[in-house]
Amino acid sequence: MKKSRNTRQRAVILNILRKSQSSHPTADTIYREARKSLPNISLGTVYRNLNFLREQGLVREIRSNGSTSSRFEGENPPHAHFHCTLCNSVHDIPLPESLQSFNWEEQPPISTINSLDLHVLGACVDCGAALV
Amino acid sequence: MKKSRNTRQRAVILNILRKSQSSHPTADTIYREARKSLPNISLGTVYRNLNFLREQGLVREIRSNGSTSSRFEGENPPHAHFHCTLCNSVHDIPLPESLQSFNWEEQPPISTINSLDLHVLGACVDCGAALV
DNA sequence: GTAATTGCAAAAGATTTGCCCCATT
DNA sequence: AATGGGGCAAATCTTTTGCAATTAC
Repeated sequence: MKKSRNTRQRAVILNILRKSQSSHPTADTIYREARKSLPNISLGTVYRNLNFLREQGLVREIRSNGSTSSRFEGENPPHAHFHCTLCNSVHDIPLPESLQSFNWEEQPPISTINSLDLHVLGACVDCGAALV
Repeated sequence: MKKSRNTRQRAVILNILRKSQSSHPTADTIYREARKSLPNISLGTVYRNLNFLREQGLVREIRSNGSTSSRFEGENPPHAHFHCTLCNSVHDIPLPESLQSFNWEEQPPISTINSLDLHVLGACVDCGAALV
């Protein structure tokens, strides 16, 4: 494990993500939130820390059709993401059990797998109702 | 359906994607390929047409952890994507049947779904072998 | 004291857009 | 002839990076 320091900036960012139950904030949203307690924090620092925390496995990056910029979340049990393409919200949904027990390694050309990202795009109940 | 013209540029781009069985090119790769037959085509035109073709449902955009820029593919049967994080290649793999028959609509807060994007990240057989 | 980390600003990379001209219909 | 679409370049947006100053250890 490479040497690292426990800075206030890093702690604040991790904390924001730990509290963000399912808001899946972008780097910029995290930046604006962090500024409330650290008015001088820079966007570059936010990005650097997000990358650091991702490498440590403490936060997860979510890049997908459905939004232009990356979103982030604190590490929590495996789950999938549902993106409402009408209101641009992102929700955690259970990862179907069948996917976790699936034998990926026998699927050519896969050798080993690190992660599964499942994104479901559609309309959420609120937006679906509003369409009627 | 909104009015549109059948330009040489648009045809070339669609053709590149139809032929690209599983190379999943980026906009820039498509641009360089298109220049072989249309030396004056611009990158802006490539992007405009990719967006147009995507809206028409003729091509699919692939945005995911695993690559910084969007990749594209011609429309073909539902499948998932496997990204080798070592050589940055992307391969089509079958979409597990269990996902297609899954009853998403009863999973709150989903109302209706449009698409499923499944990305499996890991090492491909070639890279896995090279690690030994 | 040393080196990791910050803030700032500039740079880089990806994608979009305004404008004027050209080509498809 | 009408106007959708193209080329070019500038603009925008997201993310990264170089550097000098700061701070955790």
